[in-house]
Amino acid sequence: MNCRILYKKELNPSQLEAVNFTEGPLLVIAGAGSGKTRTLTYRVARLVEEGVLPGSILLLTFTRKASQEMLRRATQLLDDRCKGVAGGTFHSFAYAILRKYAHKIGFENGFSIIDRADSEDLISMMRKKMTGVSKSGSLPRKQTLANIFSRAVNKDMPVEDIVLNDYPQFMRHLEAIHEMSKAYQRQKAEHNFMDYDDLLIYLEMLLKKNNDVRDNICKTYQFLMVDEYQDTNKIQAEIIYLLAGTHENVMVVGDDSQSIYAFRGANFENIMRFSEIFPKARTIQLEENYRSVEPILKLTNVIIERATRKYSKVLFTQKPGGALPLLIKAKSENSQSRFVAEKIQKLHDSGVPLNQIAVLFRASFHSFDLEIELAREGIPFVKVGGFKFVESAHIKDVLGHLKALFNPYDRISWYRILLLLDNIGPKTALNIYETILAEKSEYTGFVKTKLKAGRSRGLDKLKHLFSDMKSRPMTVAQMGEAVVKYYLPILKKKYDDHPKRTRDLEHLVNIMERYPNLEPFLTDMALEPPNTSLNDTLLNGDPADDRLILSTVHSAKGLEWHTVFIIWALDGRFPSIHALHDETEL
DNA sequence: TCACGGAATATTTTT
DNA sequence: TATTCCGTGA
Repeated sequence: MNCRILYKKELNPSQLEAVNFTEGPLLVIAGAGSGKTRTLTYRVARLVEEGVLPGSILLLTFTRKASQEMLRRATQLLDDRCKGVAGGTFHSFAYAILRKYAHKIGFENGFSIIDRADSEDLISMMRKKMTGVSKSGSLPRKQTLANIFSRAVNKDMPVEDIVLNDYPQFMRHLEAIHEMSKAYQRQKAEHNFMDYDDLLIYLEMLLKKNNDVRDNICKTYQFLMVDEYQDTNKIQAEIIYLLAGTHENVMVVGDDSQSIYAFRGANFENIMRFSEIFPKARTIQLEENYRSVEPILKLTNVIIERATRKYSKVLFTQKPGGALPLLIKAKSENSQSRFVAEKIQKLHDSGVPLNQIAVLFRASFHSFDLEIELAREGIPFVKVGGFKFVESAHIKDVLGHLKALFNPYDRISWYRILLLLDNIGPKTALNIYETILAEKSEYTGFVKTKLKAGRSRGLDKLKHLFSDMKSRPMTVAQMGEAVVKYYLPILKKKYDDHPKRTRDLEHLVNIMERYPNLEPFLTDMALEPPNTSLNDTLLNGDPADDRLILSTVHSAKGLEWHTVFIIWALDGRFPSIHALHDETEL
């Protein structure tokens, strides 16, 4: 075949082997920095170049960014045909399929996705109903409850076991927790809500129960590729197995040494057992590292060598020299912060851009003291891994209005936006919602609700907003503007830092310009929210934005910098106190 | 029933 | 840092 791309020249032998292996099951063990993305990209290009229909290639990743980036590079490599490749996250793929077929598994009226915050709010409502139970100490917080429920799903274990193993301090509430879990499931079913986990659960169910659907999908997607396979959970592995169907053209790429999401159900057994599930599988290892200098690789090899279960691999590099990693002992948290700040200042003075330096830590709050120190020294930084734009309260508030507008029976959103009003607390909010639900006349049910005299000023304004938005056709952005205009006084009262938050809201309205109507906008906000900060900054490579990177180690995976600091390298911090007592955790 | 303020709490993160 | 929770007083 006459290839436009010079695969032999641009890939090393192992990469080339993976790229050329286009039929049948393939497991690629890709060590850190070994050109995993490159391999996947070239393989996509290769398949397309061979004449495979782009639409029959399905590339599943964990973040939407990863898949976009790969398809973008493949397109650059070959041509626009690569744009036709089906790619996305497990969740967005599940959504696409379920939108088409959910009616086959009991969602006759469609469904809407609730994000983590929504699901926590819903759980919180269940929690409030349980207050009678809490005589012996308080129940877990809503966030903890959401964690427990989600973990149970992702690990495919009963809620009881999760509490027993991971949250023994809540054992005395076991019954209440179990009850709340069931209530939460019921609420979701009643409202046709799916949370993130449900997307996967129901996709699996659909594929299992409907052979015709499954056959159809398998016929459509003849070539599967899965990135970061070590971070898949049981459900995802099952989905892959079902999708691989009879053709078994499935390539999974991952690194057992980089499995860091066990806490949310990722099961590195998936990658260890791939060859059992697909006996014909070929295994290829990528061991040449293009990222790090030798002393660093030597250190990591020693660490990896000690793992009891692993694919044996030895990373090597052709980059000679390089300094040894340094271990610095600090007397106190603040002396650590001062040392790091000072070093960074020196590095910067010697010409290293700030955005080529990173400080990594195990948990977000570990950097609090350093942040203060950096601010004092006037070193600009971005922090990655904290809260995201779309999760912040003010954004959720605005979205809540739009959601209630889109779905008048959305209990979570009504509750949220009603609580924003003066003189309306949980009780009144629920009463109003019940009225709306009972009326069954969409938002007119809301307009009819009444409160005691003198208490309804806020409510009247909200009614006015809704009538206004319903009375005339509006673009998504116009609706956004209307809501923001209504919401600004509330924002100012609620937050001291409202100028910053107001800017966020403007940003949100800008995003809305891109959408023709509410539904895709709301779905995207749940499924593919805009990621601010780090990755954007790096990809755009905006040189004006020269800021130090602070990041959790988790958010740093796959990235690289000129110099990296790891703070709090101390038993109890890193590794975390929660891991110290448990060999597997460690 | 609601608002308010102070205390407690928090792994890690994606969807 | 940023929420969430809980007790108190109105």
